[in-house]
Formats: sequence, structure tokens, C-alpha cells
Amino acid sequence: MPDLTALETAFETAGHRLTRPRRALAELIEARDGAFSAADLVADAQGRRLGIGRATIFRAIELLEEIGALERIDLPTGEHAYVPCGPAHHHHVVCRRCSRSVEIGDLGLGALARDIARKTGYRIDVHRLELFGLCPDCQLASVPA
Amino acid sequence: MPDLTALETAFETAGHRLTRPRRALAELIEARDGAFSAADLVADAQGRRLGIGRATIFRAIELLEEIGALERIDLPTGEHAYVPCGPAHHHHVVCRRCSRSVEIGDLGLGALARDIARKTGYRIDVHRLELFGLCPDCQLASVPA
DNA sequence: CGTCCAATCGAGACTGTGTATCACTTGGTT
DNA sequence: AACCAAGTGATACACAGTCTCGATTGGACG
Repeated sequence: MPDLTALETAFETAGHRLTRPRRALAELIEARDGAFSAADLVADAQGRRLGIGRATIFRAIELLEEIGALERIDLPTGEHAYVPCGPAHHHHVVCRRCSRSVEIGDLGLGALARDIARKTGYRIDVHRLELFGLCPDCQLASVPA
Repeated sequence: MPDLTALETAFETAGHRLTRPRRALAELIEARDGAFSAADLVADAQGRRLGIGRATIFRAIELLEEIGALERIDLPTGEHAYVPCGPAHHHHVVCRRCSRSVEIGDLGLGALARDIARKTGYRIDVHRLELFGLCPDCQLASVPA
């Protein structure tokens, strides 16, 4: 059973069935190459008449999130988006135009969080850093001068 | 017209009318002393039979956010919460039990963002850092040993 | 390779958050 | 006191995400 994409493999290695809808969704997500909303995925699936139900799409997203193959991003608008990623602790830089994103490592944030814990007295369990801007391509495209 | 709370003052100085519903909401928010959801505020208002419409509550939250007197927090659960704050750039540490929160300054994050921009080639416009954990009080309360 | 069943699915009802509309009210200015 | 733009409440609406349930299926096992 070769030719499994990263997300398909993620389903399998986490001990979940590799069903037809899940394969199709993995493909759609990987074809997007960047952050996407649940609505994007629903639209993609409907557009290709794959016959995949809305609930299945939300369930797949939820599952991939639990597995750690997908992470939820909170856009500045308040909407949710999801971006494929590896399981290690990291953060994302998301292009606000094309939604392509890159992972960045911890970059000293863990130490910063400890520092903040010490100063505030809080015990910090979770931190989230998200950065938004323009990717190199979109910078070029938006500076016609 | 003395005795204006911080949020009431925020409405006024931003050039908006200080109406009865807005005063009441400012009071409710300040009484909460921490992060709250829109639903919390709706419940508070209904509980006190203030006769304030749902739409008015959402409009007040939106307005306070524009003014910079309130900031939206994206909880790890995906829900939205709001926390009163000053207009300067800062971040929040939120207690996941009691929702009380403290502001922290930039703490070198601006420099970190520039560093990330250089490494990734992205032009970074917005960054958001949110930290969640237990405040000192809730740590005490949850360690009965 | 056929059986089997727990995992999964699709359809559609439902909940909750947030927005839009519109006729009515009111703060605050003159 | 009069005026009117800003604001309000009721209500309908749009959309994200969840739940239920009967039907389907992946893949394990013989």
C-alpha cells in the first residue's frame, strides 16, 4: 500500500481506518498547500461532487487535530482555519493573502513563557503564538511599482 | 459627571454616546474582573433583567474592541472570550479556571517577530501571543495536599 | 476469499455565535 | 423645548460546528 500521503499515513499510524472519504479529504487538504477553513473544504468536496457529508468533514478535521497532523489557527478576523503540520511543538506564520504558511520552532518562547510565569505567578500550561503577514510571493505581487 | 468607570470613559473619549445600556454593560464587564464570553454577558444582563437586547451586547463588545478597550482572546477550546485592557500593544495571560487575566508587555516579542520575518522572508504585520494556565489563587485552591 | 462487526459514514435536525434589518427611542447639542 | 443622528430592541437570518441514527464499509480473522 504505497503512495500514501502524509495525512493518509497520519490516519493509519494513529490507528484509524483509511476510508475513502478520509483519503479524499487528505488529498484536498494537501492540494491546498496552506491554511484552510472548514467551509473551504466543504466547498472543495461539493465542487468535486465527492458525496462527502459535512459532518464527515468536521469529524476528519477534529480527528486530524487530535492526532496532531492539523492545527487550528485563529485568524485575526475571529474565524478558524486549519493548517497541516508535524506533531512537534511549533508555531505558524500565515500569509494573510494566499494562506500559505510555514512552521517555526520554539525560538526561545518556552524560556519566555517561564519568564512570564515567574513574573506573574501564573502556572502556564499552554501558549500560542501566531504571526500573520505576507509571504515572499505575495509581497512581490502586491508591489507593482 | 464624575464616577465614570474605565470603560465608560473609553466610550466617551472615543466620541461615542454614553447610553444607559452601555453604562450597564461597562459595569457588568468590570464586575467580572477577567475574561468573559459574549454569552456570559448576555446571561448577566438577562439575570438582572436589564432589558438589554442581544444585538446591543454584541455591538458594545465590537465597539469596545475597535476602541481598544477590549481585546478578543481565542481560548484553546476554540471559543472567543474578551478581556478589558489598555490600548498599548501587549499580550494576555489568562487563568483557565477563573478567567482572571493579566497583561504583559511586549517582552522582546517584537524583536522575535523581526527575527522570524528575516528567516522566513514573510513580512509580518500582526502577531498574537496568548498564554493560559492557573493564576496564583487557583493554584492554591487546586493543590489541597 | 467470504464473514463479521466496530468504526465510520451521510443526511438532516439541532445549538450557539454573531450579523442584518428596521421601526422606535434617546443623548446631547442648539 | 426641539431636533436628529446615534443608538436600541425585537426578530429574522447566516453560518459554524455538533448530535443522532440508520446504513455502509474497512480490514481482521478464519
